[in-house]
Amino acid sequence: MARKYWLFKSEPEEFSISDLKARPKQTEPWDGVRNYQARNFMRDEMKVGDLALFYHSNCDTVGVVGVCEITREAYPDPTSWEKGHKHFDEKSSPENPRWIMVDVKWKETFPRTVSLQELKEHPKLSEMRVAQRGNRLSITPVDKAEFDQVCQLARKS
DNA sequence: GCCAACGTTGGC
DNA sequence: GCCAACGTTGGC
Repeated sequence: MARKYWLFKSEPEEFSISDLKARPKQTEPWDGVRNYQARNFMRDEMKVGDLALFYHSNCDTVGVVGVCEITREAYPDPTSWEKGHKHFDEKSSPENPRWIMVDVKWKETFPRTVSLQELKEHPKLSEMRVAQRGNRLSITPVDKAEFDQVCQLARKS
């Protein structure tokens, strides 16, 4: 089965690609996803070895900043039943977890950010979900061609 | 800080 | 099952 490609959004003030790189083993559980579409992508389609663009939202320079890899497939997100946690959901429990997460490992931080504006203006990238008006999904599938194109743009000086 | 777009909730 | 109200996301 061919590897799949994704885009993961994160607010850098919450969790940035530098934070991921600084983690033990440069790996972190991607917790806090509370959207069914995003959850289902993780649960049904994400496999170890898949690659993802790391996207910074809600910040000065919005755009793709690097690449990470899925290193563990979907398993329950314990923050969902942790009372008082920012992402607590009373309908989730250890016996019946409603929300899940995957582990991601840092792969690369680009020498520059490929900005959202650049994605929107690029003929091969403007169809990406993240470039669509009003898009709010924090995890979206990306075509291999799009993934490769973003990496190429980011690495050229 | 504004506000458009979206997802969820809940009354009916 | 509809849909208005509400809360959140996220670019600007």
